[in-house]
Amino acid sequence: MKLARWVYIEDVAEHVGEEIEIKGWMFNKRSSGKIHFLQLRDGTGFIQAIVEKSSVDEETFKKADSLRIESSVIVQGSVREDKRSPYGFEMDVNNIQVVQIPTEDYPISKKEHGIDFLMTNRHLWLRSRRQFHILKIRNEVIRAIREFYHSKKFVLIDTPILTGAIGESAGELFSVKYFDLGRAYLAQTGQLYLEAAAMALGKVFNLGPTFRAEKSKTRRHLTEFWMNEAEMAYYTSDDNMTLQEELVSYVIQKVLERAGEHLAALNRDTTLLEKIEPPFPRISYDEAIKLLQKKGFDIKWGDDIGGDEETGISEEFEKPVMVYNYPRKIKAFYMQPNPENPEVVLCDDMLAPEGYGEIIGASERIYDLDLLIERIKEFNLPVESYDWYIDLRRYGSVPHSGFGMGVERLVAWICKLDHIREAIPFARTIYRIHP
RNA sequence: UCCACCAUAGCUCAAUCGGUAGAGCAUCCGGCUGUUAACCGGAGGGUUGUAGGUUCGAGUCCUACUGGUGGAGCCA
Repeated sequence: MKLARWVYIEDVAEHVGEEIEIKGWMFNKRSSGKIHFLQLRDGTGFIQAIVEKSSVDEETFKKADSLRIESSVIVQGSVREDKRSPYGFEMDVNNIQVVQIPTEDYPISKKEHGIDFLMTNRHLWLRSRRQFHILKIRNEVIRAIREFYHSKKFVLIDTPILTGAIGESAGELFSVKYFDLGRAYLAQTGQLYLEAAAMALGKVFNLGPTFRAEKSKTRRHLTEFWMNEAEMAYYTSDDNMTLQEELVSYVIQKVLERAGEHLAALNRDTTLLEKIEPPFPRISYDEAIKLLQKKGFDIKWGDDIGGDEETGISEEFEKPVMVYNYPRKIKAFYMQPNPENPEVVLCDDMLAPEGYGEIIGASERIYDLDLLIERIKEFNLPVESYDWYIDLRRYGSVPHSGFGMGVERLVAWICKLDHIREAIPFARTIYRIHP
């Protein structure tokens, strides 16, 4: 093959009329005897390449004819604008280099598949158009999260994945053998470590995988998911909520700006997303209970707010809503009591609109040494395994707040997915760890 | 852990009251120079998840098991 410049599909608009080369895969082919329409992708986009019998040599036309779905190919040709193409551009092929032609049928067909089959073939399903767009959006979501913190002068603290002590409560943990030290556990939160780091660096955040061995089987749960946590010294619960709404607004705006074409490809109606900017509505737990009772839910003060109730609250608002100050009995041990009513703690859950439920869990943390120890005992947790965490309250303890945001839940909402397993490249669910 | 549902061709599904297994896509062969999940004609493709039971007869009814899906609880 003669020399031609390698161009990625996303850049073809800058090379109209030029002789270029695309290196990629053929995901579909339509053929009419004397003309082949090769549907190509290269990881950056999609384009149709035309092979006309009258304008290529016989060997090239034969090669095009022999290509099967998911053949890998390098094609040379000239690019032109064409309104008949859904992508706006087409390539007129004059040369084809076959890299590989599969000898077996490609498992993912053009027709519909069941979720079991698709998850079993996740390594191939990733190549599909819809998954391409979702993963591009996830990429922009994570990029925006990092940008947001850096713009606010937060410091990235990578919290450990292998931990000795248990995390926040007696939740189910994955355990692994750890040399002569017994069992280690996969982190279900980095919060305690971020609290330590916040006393050193003021405002800190992490972004990484988190593990929960809970046998949850719902569209909102994974056993391994990505969480972004932040912890800020001297922040009150109100400061905390303000930061959360700024973060979520920033991410949404950046995704609209940089991944609008991918949202469009998913047929995502973005009119509600475009309205996401601070401030978000905030209602107290007390108000939430009254609202739910008025809407006919069988719920009383002191009950936790479940999935249906979350939807009941969030459908009253167009933006995410923050429900704050829950009864202390249904929340974690480390949450700071409300000085005006000690039966309630200073915390908030952010509920995404459109039925997506909780995306952030947040609270102000207890900073008084004696109160923290009292609460650990009250929750029947082993005081000795919280030794270093308690130590933080011995030396220059200050009020501080933080939160955790579920990346897949955020992506699922932004993309309007039915299930968060599509929001992560390789989902881990209770009955699935392969591929 | 609990509740519900599903399992038939490579894939997605159909099969009336229990009566001898069917379609689309995919594959192979042929046709077609503007197809958009291309289309048209032809062909091959089945131990109906596994084990047992009821029945003259089971894809269909019963039991157990296996795998999966959705939900509850818990959470992000």
